[in-house]
Amino acid sequence: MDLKKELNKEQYLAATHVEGPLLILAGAGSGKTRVITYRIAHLIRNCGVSPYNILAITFTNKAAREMAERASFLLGEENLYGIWINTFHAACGKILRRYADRIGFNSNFIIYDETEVQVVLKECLRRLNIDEKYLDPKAVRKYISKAKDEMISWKDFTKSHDTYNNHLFRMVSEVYKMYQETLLANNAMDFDDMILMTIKLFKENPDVLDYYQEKFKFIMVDEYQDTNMAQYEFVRLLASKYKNLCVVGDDDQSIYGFRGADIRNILEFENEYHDCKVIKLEQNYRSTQNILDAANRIIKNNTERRHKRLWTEQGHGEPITRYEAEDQNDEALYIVSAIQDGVRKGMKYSDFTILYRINALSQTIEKALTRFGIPYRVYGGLKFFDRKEIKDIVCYLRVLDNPLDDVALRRIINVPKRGIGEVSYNNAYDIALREDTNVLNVFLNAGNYPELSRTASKLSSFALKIMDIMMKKDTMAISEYVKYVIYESGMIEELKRENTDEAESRIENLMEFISVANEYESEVLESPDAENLNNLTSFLQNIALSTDMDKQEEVDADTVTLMTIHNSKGLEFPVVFVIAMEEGTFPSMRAEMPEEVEEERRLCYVAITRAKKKLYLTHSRLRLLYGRTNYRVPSRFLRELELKAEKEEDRSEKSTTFRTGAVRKGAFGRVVNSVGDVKALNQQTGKVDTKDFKVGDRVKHKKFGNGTIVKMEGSGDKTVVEIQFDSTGMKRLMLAYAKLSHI
DNA sequence: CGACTGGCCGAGTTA
DNA sequence: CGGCCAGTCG
Repeated sequence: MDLKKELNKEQYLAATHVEGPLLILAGAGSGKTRVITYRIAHLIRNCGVSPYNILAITFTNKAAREMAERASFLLGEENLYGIWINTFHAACGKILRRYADRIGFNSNFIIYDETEVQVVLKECLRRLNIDEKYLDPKAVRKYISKAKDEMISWKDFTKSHDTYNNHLFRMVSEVYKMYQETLLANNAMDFDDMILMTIKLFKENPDVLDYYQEKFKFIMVDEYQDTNMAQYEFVRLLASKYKNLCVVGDDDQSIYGFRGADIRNILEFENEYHDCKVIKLEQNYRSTQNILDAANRIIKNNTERRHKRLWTEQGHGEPITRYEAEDQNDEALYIVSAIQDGVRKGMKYSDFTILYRINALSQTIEKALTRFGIPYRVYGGLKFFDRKEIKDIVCYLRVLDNPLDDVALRRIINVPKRGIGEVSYNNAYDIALREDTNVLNVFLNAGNYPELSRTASKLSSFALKIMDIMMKKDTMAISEYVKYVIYESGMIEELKRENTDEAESRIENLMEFISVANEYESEVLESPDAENLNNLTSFLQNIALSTDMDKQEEVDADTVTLMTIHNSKGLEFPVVFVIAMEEGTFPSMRAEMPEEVEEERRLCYVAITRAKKKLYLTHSRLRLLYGRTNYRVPSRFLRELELKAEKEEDRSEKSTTFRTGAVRKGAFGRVVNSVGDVKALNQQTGKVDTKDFKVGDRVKHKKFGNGTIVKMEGSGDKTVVEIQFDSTGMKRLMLAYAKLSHI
């Protein structure tokens, strides 16, 4: 391992910085992970630091796994034994598991996902007699989430808002309080709590904090720009003693503001740690100069950032292609043709990736890829762990691990169908609250309660069944037990009886879940991390913190990849298509404030910098989305990139495959409909002024300047036009009064 | 109790 | 256009 030879000057300086705070501003593709892993190797091999004293934190399991793999490639796995390379949540989970009792939890606490959080919130609203129509559970969730990101407890929430005079805040704070009490009673936490509870643990137990400060003498945090206040505080507490804190990040790639990431954490790192060293990594090893130029050009439109300029020693490479499609089908066909073209020239399907701002956009592309027999894989759409049958089996395991887990119990109570419903459950739940016991216990003794008499025998036999399966818990390995539960629960039998394709695929998924358990077992056995446990509790926690992105993919799969831009962060691909570069989608219409638009721009920057060799940006004049076809205005980002649209080039030369009548008809079918609608509308009105304008027209307004008509509603004098103005954005105007003129 | 249906509303990114 | 929920009927 020759650091000088294998790293550039800045990378070398960063990797060999040992003591004191260090901020690495790592541009996209600048070898960030390389620096971190070399730094780990340097600490251990050249500085005599024990792996036991190192904590490396990432945001995703995938990043953690990659870092661990690369570090063990440098050092050998045996020399990493005891190191913590984990996500924030996994690291906190491990700490909490050990000291759960100090903060009133049991060590087999469970982590609720968003769906379960919703269930609990609805339950709270019900118990507080608040109508869901009056206070939307989703809105409450937003308030609570935001509060937690900022480390505001329900007590603080009550103090920080005027809950005496503001009815809304009073209600939210009551729900927040009951929500936390319910979580505690169920021995459960949500994602945010894992960080918050760890902070609480540290603050209330100096001995514990001191232990971990001593243990983690060297701390590294990846993707630091994505940290929220709570994560910042967690790191600050741990690092405050030795201050050997190395954070790596790129303010230009901060795209998680919506989940509380605070870009100030990285921008103000130097103020917090004033003796810190700052190193910028600007040399890019991923992309061509053309791609980097585009990235630099777009990001310089942001004001809240540290100056950085990516460069490469590679050549300029291929120019960036902007394609303006007629409609979404045309866009899809363009992409299909480019892929077919590339494959014909010897490229692999896996060289191509299609990125989009919103999941809904994958639909059309998927259809086109399917029609032309191009293999593809979608990341993030319907998630494995979100599938009904997977959630069911997970809930079974949760109840078996922790009989107090009422939320899980509620879910499996009627899986498979056994004639127990909402009413029985709610009755039992109320009894359990009244008698200060748990629901399963009430089930067991259902015969004693008159309000449960109707279903008493079903309830108690279900409870007995659960107890029965629970007895076997510690007698077999995880995967074996998972299999046992799947069959013993009766889920398989029920699905087999259904005898449909869908049931068939559900069974397959359950079998796949057994392999997940298998995989977990072998991972635990091989792990250099000494504190992993081979038990149900830790398996469940592992599952709770898993996403589809983490599932090990067959490496040889030669498929096109589809994913959201958010999911693509940290990855790279030879050829990238960024689709639907249109106002309202990208940037999102929800980004109204300047800082929100800046985040969208950073998202665009992330998308562009994923490409290694070739970048395509596509947009469409018309798009069918959410059931309606609308005229679309090219994204302002395209203007900022100063790219000229590729004209309807002679694609027939490129590919003859898709110039088929059927496809063309499909492409035009929807367009004709939409234009037809506008025409019909114009004919109805009979008014000259309405007829003069139609969707897609370029118009001039006295005050707002030039723009494009995007939508027209109503008729005659009441016609309302929506116009996307070039400089002032979207406006709704009454056509009769707008005094528009054609350009 | 639960399956089915019609209507309504929403439609963004995620560990 | 699709998912979810409430209401109805078996």
